[in-house]
Amino acid sequence: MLRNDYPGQVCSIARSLEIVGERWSLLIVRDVMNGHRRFDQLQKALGVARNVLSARLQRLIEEDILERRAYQSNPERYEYFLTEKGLDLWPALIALLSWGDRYSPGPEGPPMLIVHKECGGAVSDRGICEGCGKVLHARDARALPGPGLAKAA
Amino acid sequence: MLRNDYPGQVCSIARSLEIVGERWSLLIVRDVMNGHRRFDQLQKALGVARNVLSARLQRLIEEDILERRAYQSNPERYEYFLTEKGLDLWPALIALLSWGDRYSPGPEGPPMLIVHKECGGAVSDRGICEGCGKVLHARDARALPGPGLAKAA
DNA sequence: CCAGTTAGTTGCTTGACGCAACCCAGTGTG
DNA sequence: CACACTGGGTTGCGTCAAGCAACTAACTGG
Repeated sequence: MLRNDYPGQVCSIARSLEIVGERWSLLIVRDVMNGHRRFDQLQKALGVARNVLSARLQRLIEEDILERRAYQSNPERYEYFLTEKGLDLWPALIALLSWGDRYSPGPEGPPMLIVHKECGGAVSDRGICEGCGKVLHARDARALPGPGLAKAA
Repeated sequence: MLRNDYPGQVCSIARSLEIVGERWSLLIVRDVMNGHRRFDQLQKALGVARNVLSARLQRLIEEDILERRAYQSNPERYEYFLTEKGLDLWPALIALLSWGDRYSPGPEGPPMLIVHKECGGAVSDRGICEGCGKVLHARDARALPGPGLAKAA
């Protein structure tokens, strides 16, 4: 995948990509947003190599995008949560998701639907509720399986 | 960077990343959006290896994100332009740029400012004009050098 | 006591990327 | 005319990251 630096680039897009542009990073963030919190859960959901997952989680923690909390001791086991900084990646994920839905739709339609928790309205590519018009944030929205997920049923 | 497939992922985010998640791809799109149109221009601006740039441009053309137009013949020379599909990546770029500005600001502030062409208002992380409130698209906005670019002067 | 779960780490192999050199067609310079 | 330069690549080589499988370690359940 990606090396994580773009030397000579003075640009916030490049800086963002240095952090979350590595292969798997954004998908890990997406899955943690959708409630996957544990190592094996993420590994199975993503199909990523375990060493790579381990490296990415460490990097995301270093970058203050994820944090690790023990949910038991002896042996210590951890869960991964998004920080505010991590949650703020939501608009970028929504933009990529909308773009993918628009230009690479599966035959059955989009695999995931994002809806506003409060009013159930669909969420636009800008992360705005098409029902009530509010500008949403990560915690205001929920992902539901869409029609494109039928074959996995 | 990234291999360009995420096997087993049924998700529009993953599908988008298969296309534009490769190292350099989004930065190429960004630069073409900012008016870099020719091979050498892109190569110098990005500092990417020429063979990699060549491969990325081909891939982006295959994916109908860029198109190549001859601007002279004998010898044939080409310029690269964004298609509608490519221009529609703008919200994703803006989201990443805003996130980068918020969390990895340079000491001098953001290196690039995005403004609404029509009214000069700043553009929010959702690609909305903070001056007039309109939901913007790629062609409605312009990038200006920001305070963080001072040292390059 | 053995199998299973969770959360990794280690080692090996493959393949993508970075770098430098080369190629080719035309253009400009002395 | 010779030579260098420009634009747009391609080729070859070395390195580093990713994929895969095996191993470790601490505990749990039967």
